[in-house]
Amino acid sequence: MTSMNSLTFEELGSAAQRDRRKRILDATIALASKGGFDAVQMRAVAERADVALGTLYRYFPSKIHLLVSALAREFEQANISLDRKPVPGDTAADRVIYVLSRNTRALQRDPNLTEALTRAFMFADASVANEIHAVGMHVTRMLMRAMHAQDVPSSEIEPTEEDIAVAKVIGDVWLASLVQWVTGRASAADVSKSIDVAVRLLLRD
Amino acid sequence: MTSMNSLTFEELGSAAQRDRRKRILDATIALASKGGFDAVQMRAVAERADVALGTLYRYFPSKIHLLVSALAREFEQANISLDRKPVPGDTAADRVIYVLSRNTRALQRDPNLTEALTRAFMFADASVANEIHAVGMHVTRMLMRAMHAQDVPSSEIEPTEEDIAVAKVIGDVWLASLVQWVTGRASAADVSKSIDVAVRLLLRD
DNA sequence: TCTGCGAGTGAAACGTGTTTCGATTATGCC
DNA sequence: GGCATAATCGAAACACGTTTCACTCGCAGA
Repeated sequence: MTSMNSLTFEELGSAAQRDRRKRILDATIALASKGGFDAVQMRAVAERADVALGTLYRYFPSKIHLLVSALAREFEQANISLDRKPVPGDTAADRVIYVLSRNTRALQRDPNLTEALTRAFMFADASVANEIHAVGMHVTRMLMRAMHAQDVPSSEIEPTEEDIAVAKVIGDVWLASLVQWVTGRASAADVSKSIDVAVRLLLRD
Repeated sequence: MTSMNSLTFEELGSAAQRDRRKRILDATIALASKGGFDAVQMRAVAERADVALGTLYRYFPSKIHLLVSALAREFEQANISLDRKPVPGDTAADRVIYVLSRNTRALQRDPNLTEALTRAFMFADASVANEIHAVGMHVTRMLMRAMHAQDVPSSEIEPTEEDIAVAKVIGDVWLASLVQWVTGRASAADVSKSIDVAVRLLLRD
């Protein structure tokens, strides 16, 4: 529709285009992982992805769109890997904490990447609504999966209003503590603790 | 100490310098109020404050430092105005909600300004730690004041570990919902509701 | 096969945050 | 008052996100 949205994998016609998109996101992740937000320079991404600068901007209309799209892809992959086996834990709270802890540890293993993606997400304005929404969907889906019994196929879950509200708040708390961890205002332990507190308050059975 | 911190009001020697600092922050607020984050352009701030660009950078080492310092001053003023009379409300939760609602309404009255200050706060990295800490102190102090009985002079409040933790979480939730409001992902009503839920969960008597 | 067109290219240009530096002015000290 | 030092000024330069544009290329349809 408008030229203001990132091109998604689905709406890309040819295999060559999908490959370009993949190369761009790969380059983004690689540069972010090496030097954080500042190291993701549009010229560098274009060069590394072997694509002209103008093309990069055709696929992703800004650096923020690019990074938030990269974040969405990361969460998508995390979801896929999570789908492979049931989430361990006896209660919804246990399972949610398991899933969030697992993801938090993964993020903390690559601080530069996490810094880049988190700051982009926080800095995004209304023009990035679609990409942000995609990220939110992945997080919500992940939490839904954890909140429900392990044996329900994820395609059959139909979350209640309440479920979604709770997932939203938990996602907010998770993100807020990640932001603080990224900026050195909170330790890894603080992040775990925030999540623990929030989940137990919101998901008491 | 390092050249990487904003010059605070206190460490400025002469009246002329304090006046320059004030002019700079005034110009920042005015421009932000008119056009949001993007309208706060360093050259424009310098010109409006009648100060050279280099001087502006001597007082505030980056646009983010500048905006977060402006945010700190706003909260400081809110605190002062709040100190003038006791906070109404019978329970801690009521008083906290009163204070936050009052501030939220004030912020929502000037969306551009709020957008500028909020986004700067969220985008800030570790180098802005001092300024961010100042903001946190003001918010914490405001909440402390509300959580304790109305007649205790604020200078005599000595908050417990627990109090501080709770205030921190409430502050996080408040900020997170403001961010979403600023980016159009949540309505004013959503903001009120988030605060309401968080406060009642965390401050049940 | 030819042709027209949209995608991609390469390079330059622009805007704004940030840095730099020599000249000028203010300030504190004798 | 005269001087040393620091603060401020003015203006240019630099860095990186973003835009623009003339050009090329590959391919779908005639």
